[in-house]
Amino acid sequence: MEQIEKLPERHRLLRKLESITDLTEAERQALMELPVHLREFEAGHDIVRAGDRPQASCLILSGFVCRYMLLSDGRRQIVAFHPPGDIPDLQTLHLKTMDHNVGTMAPTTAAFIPHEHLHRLTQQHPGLLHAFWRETLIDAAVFRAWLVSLGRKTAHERIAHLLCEMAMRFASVGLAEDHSYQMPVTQGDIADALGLSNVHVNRVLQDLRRDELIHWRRNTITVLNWKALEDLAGFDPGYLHIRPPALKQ
Amino acid sequence: MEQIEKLPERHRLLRKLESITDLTEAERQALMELPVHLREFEAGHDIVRAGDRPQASCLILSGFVCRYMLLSDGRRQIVAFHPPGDIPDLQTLHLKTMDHNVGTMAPTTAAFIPHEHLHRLTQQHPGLLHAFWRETLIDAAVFRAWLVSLGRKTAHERIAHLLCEMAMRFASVGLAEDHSYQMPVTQGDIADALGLSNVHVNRVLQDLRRDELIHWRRNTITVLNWKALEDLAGFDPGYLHIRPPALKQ
DNA sequence: CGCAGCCTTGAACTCCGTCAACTTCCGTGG
DNA sequence: CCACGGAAGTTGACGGAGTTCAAGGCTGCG
Repeated sequence: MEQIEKLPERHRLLRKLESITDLTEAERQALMELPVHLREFEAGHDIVRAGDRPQASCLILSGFVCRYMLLSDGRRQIVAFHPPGDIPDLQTLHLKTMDHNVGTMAPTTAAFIPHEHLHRLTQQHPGLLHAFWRETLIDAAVFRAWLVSLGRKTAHERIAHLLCEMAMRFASVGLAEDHSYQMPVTQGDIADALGLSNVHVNRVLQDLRRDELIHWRRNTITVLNWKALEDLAGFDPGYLHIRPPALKQ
Repeated sequence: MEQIEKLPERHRLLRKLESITDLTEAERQALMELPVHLREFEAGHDIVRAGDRPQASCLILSGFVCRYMLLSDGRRQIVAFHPPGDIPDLQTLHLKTMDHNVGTMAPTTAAFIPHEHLHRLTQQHPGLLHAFWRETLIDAAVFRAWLVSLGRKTAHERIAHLLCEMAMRFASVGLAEDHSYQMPVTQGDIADALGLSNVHVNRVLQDLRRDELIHWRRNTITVLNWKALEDLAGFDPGYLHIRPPALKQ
């Protein structure tokens, strides 16, 4: 099921970019005129694989994806989660060969934007070039925050930090209400993201629920006590470089 | 001790950029004409601190620096090492506020390049803009590789991986010979980079020396058995995106 | 209503951390 | 040239956060 058309649900991409940068009206217009290939994927499908040399980058319109790497013996490390509005393989604009995989964690709609169009767009609108560059830099800032988690934080702190981060990122694109958001991941996925075992993730989550820091039912996560969770995590949202107006709505 | 002049030792920056991208003669020329502020630092000095909003980025000419973050209780996580030729805070071009520190691990000479000059340079030479963007993307690829290490690798694998990575990166700028390079770090620094304790790093290094995988004397690291170290680490240099010619010399 | 994937629980184990002492190394100054 | 001091490397004993293994329970979907 593939079609070529203009960006639908454009508000999500605009919202994402406007949460991290300023856009002019001309830039908004140009983004909306982008021709894209729309594709739908089931949960558990690899959109891009390590070793691929994609000619297009994929904008997530709905659903949820992760980026992950596999070791030869099957160990898996998830290195990033991406809510709608993100472009998880934007880097392929300048790093031609993928060194990791992008996989869906839920039914997902993606808009593939050919690199040639992105290059033309950024030539005509230097502001957008800086916005995209900035997005890849924030990506890297998130990696650094995860490194601190995996390297120097306890299991409780790591999980609390991930839940805080995802709350902020969902909120910045308008997908969270009352500290509640939909994140379709299993406890095993959390374990592979945070360098833990699924058994231990389970036990820590029970602690967090018992202490009434969070509520987790199906895919819906609700932060019940933001202050306590933030303190536990040592969470400081500065690294996300989200502009304040994006969070007030 | 501060002076304004053109880039000295320019071959190191050029070498770095040419190890990851193609440059035209005009671009080489423009890089050599860049006006910079030269500064020297002792070991253990912070060049940039979290919260700073620098107006210039620093190119490392000689010495060795790391990027690190501190938790409120003193725990430290080193998130990157940078040999000469690197620009550790290149990201401040588009992320104005630093979310981590850049500190020297040895006496270091840095060339500060004002952002306004970098912006002018990249306007006149789009090839250089792509080269710099590409450098920040490779930076992020290294973060991902570290995430896999910290999340899913044993202490032996982590240390082996770091030694392989640094060997490649020193070699790519001409600072390694016969799998031997100078890296001025303590075992405690390695521990803070890999999420281990200094005691455990010490024991693992003893294993690696006993098995004759490496030799480490003062600051000089020599890889004695590259194949074995690479296998132990699960090291695949693809993520560094170094162009093959850069490694043959 | 049955199955498959996920969650949950318990018990045993281990890798790695912590603590504390000791040694080696090297730069400095007498 | 040697004595000194501090930082880094080394060692052993002990403890704990988190893993592994294995079994059982839940739940949502076909």
